[in-house]
Amino acid sequence: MESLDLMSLSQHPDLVASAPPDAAHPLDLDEASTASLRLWVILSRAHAAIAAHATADVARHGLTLAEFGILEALYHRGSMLLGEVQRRILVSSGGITFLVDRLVAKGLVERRTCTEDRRARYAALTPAGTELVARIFPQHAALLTTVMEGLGVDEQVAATGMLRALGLHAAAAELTTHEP
Amino acid sequence: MESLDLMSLSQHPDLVASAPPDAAHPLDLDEASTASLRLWVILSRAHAAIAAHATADVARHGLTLAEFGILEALYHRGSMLLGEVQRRILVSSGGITFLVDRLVAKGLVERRTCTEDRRARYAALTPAGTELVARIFPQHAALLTTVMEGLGVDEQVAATGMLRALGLHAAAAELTTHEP
DNA sequence: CCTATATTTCTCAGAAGTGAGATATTTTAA
DNA sequence: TTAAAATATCTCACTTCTGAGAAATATAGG
Repeated sequence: MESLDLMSLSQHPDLVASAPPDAAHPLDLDEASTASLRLWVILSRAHAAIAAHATADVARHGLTLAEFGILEALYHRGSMLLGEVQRRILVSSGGITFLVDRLVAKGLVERRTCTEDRRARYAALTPAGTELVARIFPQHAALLTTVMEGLGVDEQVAATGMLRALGLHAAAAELTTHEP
Repeated sequence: MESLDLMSLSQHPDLVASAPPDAAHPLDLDEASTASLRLWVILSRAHAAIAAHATADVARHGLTLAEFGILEALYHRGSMLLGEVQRRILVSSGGITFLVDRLVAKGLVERRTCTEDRRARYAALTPAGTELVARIFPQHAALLTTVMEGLGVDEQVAATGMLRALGLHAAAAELTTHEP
């Protein structure tokens, strides 16, 4: 008498036609897509790991990274129109109002009217804001320099060049993505 | 009669001792810090530009990037414990519960009990979730491949290697930063 | 001059996720 | 065995920010 062959039976096409929903689906992509997806994942993780340090550092002074970005921009470039700051730190229009409101409430920033364009307003550091940035920026720069020591200076410069090309291409494609 | 020299007067040390708070402060850093800060800024901008594309793409299907990350992980690796998913997509403990709740509500994911550890739960794709990922992942991969074309494949591989070293160092330093 | 369009900031409802603590279970060590 | 510590998930109040639309002003074309 022929024994039941359970192994073969369980692999009969009719019985495995629909794979169980929790099975792993192997990733099968061409070389270019594999390199792109891998770069995207590693870039995201590197960004998150570094951002965690930067966030924790500025949080010691009661600031978010976005707030610190505004203070640093105003310190190193002087007072700027809100729209300029917004584009520089990559935040929404509502976001820049909210962030500057908070910095004003903390006494670090003040709004100033713009005489050439009465819709627009400048953001400028108060003396307290200037003093805060002067005090904490060097520490923050030193921390980031340490965090970035996974690469030597030459490699950092090379990586910066590549990421600039990557970012410029991605930003340029920002609008051409949506075909009609 | 000697005229008042307003220019010289306005530059007298006593009068310029405290610079106006909206003046630009030149950035004076050593080579290593300059390279580190520049890399951090360019890395952030590249990440933001690429993330904008990825976010817009998955939003067409009513998903956030974090939700898509969960679906993609479950699709390519099979069902996983919530804690595994959490570490993989870099979200808080509250966040993973919230995200999986939402995917369950959409009928894309289901929770399953873990018999070996009754505290833990698996997340697994439902048939609808499996079908959705099978349908949209190839499009998403193709979009990212296009967005990443600012670098050739060889450069992407080189950049990935550098970012991996950068991310690993930053992640390893995650705990040693806070000295007692 | 007038109208239409664009630009700049602000308002506000709500999306998205955080993080501290609660609960249930497991592991470790006495 | 039992108590203490660790782990996995969940709860919920709260923070941060987004995006659509409003209001004010500016600019361009007839």
